[in-house]
Amino acid sequence: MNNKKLKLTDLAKLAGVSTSTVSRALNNNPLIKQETRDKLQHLAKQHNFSLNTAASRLRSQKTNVVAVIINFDGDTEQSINDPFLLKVVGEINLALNKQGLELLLSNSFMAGDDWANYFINSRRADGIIVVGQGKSPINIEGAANAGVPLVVWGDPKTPSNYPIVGSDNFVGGRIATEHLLACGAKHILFLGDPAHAEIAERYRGYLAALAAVKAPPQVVSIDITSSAAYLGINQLLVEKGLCFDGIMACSDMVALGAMKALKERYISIPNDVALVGFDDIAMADISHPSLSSIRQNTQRASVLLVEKLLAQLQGETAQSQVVDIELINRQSTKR
Amino acid sequence: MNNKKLKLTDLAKLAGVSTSTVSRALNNNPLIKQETRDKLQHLAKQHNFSLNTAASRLRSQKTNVVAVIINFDGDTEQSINDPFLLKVVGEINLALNKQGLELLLSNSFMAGDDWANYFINSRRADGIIVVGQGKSPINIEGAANAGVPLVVWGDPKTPSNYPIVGSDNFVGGRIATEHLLACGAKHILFLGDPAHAEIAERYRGYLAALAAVKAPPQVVSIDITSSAAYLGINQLLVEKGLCFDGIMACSDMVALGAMKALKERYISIPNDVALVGFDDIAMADISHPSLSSIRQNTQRASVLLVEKLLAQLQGETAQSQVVDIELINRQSTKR
DNA sequence: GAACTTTATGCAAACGTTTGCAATTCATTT
DNA sequence: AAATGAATTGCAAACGTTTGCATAAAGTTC
Repeated sequence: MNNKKLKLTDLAKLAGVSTSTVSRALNNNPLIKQETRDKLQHLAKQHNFSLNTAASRLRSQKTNVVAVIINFDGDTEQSINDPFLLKVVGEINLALNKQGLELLLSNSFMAGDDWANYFINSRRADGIIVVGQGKSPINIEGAANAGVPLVVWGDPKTPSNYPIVGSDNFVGGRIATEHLLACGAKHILFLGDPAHAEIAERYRGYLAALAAVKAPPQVVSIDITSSAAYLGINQLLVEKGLCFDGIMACSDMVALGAMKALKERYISIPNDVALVGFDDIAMADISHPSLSSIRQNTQRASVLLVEKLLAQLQGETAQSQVVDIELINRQSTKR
Repeated sequence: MNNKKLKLTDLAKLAGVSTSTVSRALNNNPLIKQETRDKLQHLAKQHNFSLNTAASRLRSQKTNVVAVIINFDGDTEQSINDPFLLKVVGEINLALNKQGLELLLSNSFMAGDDWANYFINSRRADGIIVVGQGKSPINIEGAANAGVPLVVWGDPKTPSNYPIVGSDNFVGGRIATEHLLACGAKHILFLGDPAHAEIAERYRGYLAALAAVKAPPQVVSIDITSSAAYLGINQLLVEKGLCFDGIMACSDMVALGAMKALKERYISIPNDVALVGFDDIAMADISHPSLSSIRQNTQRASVLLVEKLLAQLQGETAQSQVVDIELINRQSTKR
């Protein structure tokens, strides 16, 4: 940081070559002789040179930036504090970085409704990753129809003209429920909000598992937060008493909220009520009793999301894809 | 999205004015008559126009982007999964958006060591917000010395030539410990890693509170993760038995890990051991027993961080600032 | 009504890269 | 030795804004 910001021209003068050569050398363009490339790259490093990305983006029409939109529903309390969504963002960040892409973090407040315009036409980013389908796909569809490179974390089985990557929620819901049945549970509650695409699939899996053994379903529809779960279970217990012996929760946070309500009433987990969550967040392992859960492979999903976005950036098309899930068996279902 | 991307020139032609007028009108420049401004802004909206930010940034030398760096220590497991750090990022995002700034999410892997170069010289961002001081301030100091607009979430009492915003960790540690003493605890453990700046302050507060009543301190130094806490407490119990009746944990995650170890051994919380955490993450309220904690006002801190960054962007200087904390009294300390 | 402000708009030159094409050098073939 | 082709490098025109300065129009003062 001696005096002035170096530009490509300055570097060229220093090396006695043209700016085009320097530009190509720094971009590792094979047009330039390897020897020259090495020399110039070394010179750049030595002088602590860095490209002006604004100029580069203007000229090349590429930003190497991906916008990540956390797509909350307006009317839910599921928020920026949701550990699972944030974990997904973290993994996406890593996956993007590995491809040399940067992450512009955004939310619906900033981006408004016309994502194509705000991010792509304005050259803020080359593509969009949406985390969460929300209840209404209108913004996503709008962007996709405008031809924006776009991928979504959500339920891959949702019909769409854009690729969705996500877990096999149906199977997740089914094996979670089967696991509860195997633990001897007869009356298994579904705790969550089937209005969400992903949760709807988990619910379908739950129903399928119950139907196979002709067990009765019972759904407690709540906002997908731990406090709503706590209140919901409390209320159910007050009104109907302990009318269930298993809970399939649509997320770990929800499961933990339910767990608190049960523990406060000295209902034993897993003896009186067995409990399975979804997501396998860090707290699942730390809670006491530890919480059985369906682990979503966020790392693999993030890599896939980025791959599919990259494919679209190169003009190819990409399909929705299901990522395998896994039951993590812990104390909350040990009998 | 009928055919081609509109540029400022096109819009000017459409309106029968010069591009300079359109540019100024869209930027709400008072040089332009209000009436003209309204007309042009309306026209822009109608035609779904959006500025090319690359061109704009190149010409104006401003990006309206702030880089947020999550500053992990290389050797700790405290990671992108840490709910508290992510909560801070979320709050910063909100605070930035409110000022019309965008958030470029980054980590040390992408940014390398020379932050000034990577973010500022390259015109990726106008300023930097660092979340977490890490154990070594070398990267931060390098950037600050290079004259980069920079603010840090961390311990405000650390001497520095850049503004640090954070909680009053000393007071937090002190009142947490005093609260444990008031609960009747005689042998209070400090659980955490005093090598961290923030935690060191909490530790000092802990020592001060104990010194005031001539109680003996005892520190269990662990990596600040829930699993390290679990293992640490387990090991201590195996080796020395229940040699304490209170724990001041350096974070909620750590406290929850410790809680699990205690519960597994049927050590009653709060009767045998009282427990206070730090951060007041969502789980503190949901755990059973619920966890008393020191709440950090992340929202206020985020607003301050952004304000101080903005001040620097306008050439002013800004000072470190302490944000008040608050004890949240829950079951883990009720006797 | 001339001289002078004030207000509103336009002209044209940047900002710092990338890239198609032309030009040069060098090695290879006839 | 000339001709051809391949490998390197340079020239100069973009990319789409913003902004200092000049100009034009309108309002004010004497």
